[in-house]
Amino acid sequence: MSGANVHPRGQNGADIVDDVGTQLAGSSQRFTATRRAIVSVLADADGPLSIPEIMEATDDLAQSSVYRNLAVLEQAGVVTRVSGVDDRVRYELGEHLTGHHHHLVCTSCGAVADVRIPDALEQDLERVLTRLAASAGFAMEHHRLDLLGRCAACR
Amino acid sequence: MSGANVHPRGQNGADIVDDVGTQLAGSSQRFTATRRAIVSVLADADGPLSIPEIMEATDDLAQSSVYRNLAVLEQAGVVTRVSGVDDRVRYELGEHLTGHHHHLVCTSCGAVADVRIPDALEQDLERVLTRLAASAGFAMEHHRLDLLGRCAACR
DNA sequence: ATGAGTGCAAAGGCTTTGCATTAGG
DNA sequence: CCTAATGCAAAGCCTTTGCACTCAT
Repeated sequence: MSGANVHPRGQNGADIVDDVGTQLAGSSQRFTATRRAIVSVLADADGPLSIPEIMEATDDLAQSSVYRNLAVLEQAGVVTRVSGVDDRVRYELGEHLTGHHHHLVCTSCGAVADVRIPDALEQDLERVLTRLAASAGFAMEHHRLDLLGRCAACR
Repeated sequence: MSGANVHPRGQNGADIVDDVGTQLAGSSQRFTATRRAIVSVLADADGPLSIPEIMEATDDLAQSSVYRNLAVLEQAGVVTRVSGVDDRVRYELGEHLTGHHHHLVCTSCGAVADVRIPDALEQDLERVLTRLAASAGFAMEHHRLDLLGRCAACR
């Protein structure tokens, strides 16, 4: 939530916004004020945000612009869709910007927070999953691991 | 997809349907033909099904009945909502009926198939996640692990 | 018998689309 | 300049709800 939120790759919100500008330029997409605002809000969040949350945090953006820009940003690989426990769609910055992580999902209020697991386990996991996928004829691209339960606020 | 699909707890579709009958009775919910049909379809599937898939497989059920019954079954703990990569909601039988498992999610066609990981890894995972959750003030209830990639049909 | 379940159709809510206007490169 | 992006409002689509009828216990 804080503007000083530090990401594991060592980038702060401003750095991330710069990176995205470069990335969008590469996809021949413009980096408009609206996109900047959305990225900036996501960069400052400590977990994926729902569209209402994004709209509230950006203020004065047409809904359609938010939807359209999230689609563009997703297409360009800047943001990723995340599913929680409610059917509400959430978005976060791509892991190339924030680093690989997982989620704490509250089954009571639906909030989602980022969490990282120890490297050793992450590597075990990746190794086993890769084998598993191969034996199922499945071309794994990545994995998704969520902890479901009650957040500190809902306990 | 096959009616002879065998579940890890060693129950076949028919056994599961019986169990659900008992479970529903315990929740003072009737076990109607519609509910039987839905449970039976889910028991025979090899992964979570979307609502269109359920309707197609049951045939001749009103949409509203499917929605309402899935809600009842979810409430009673018989079925669980699963999220794939599309925003389409999917349902599967609860793990007390099917055993603990994870999902192969195809990023191309959206299909979801069940998969199990080795016990050893599962236990490591559970142990680490429990500690992790505790240190984040989060009361973990369970975890969710998906492999995302391209299924055999979409490679 | 009697309250829950069902089907049909209408209402709801989130998401997408069309179109004229504005602004980025 | 010239095309893409924006805002507003209308249209779509999946899901939920209301209501009269039927069925399970």
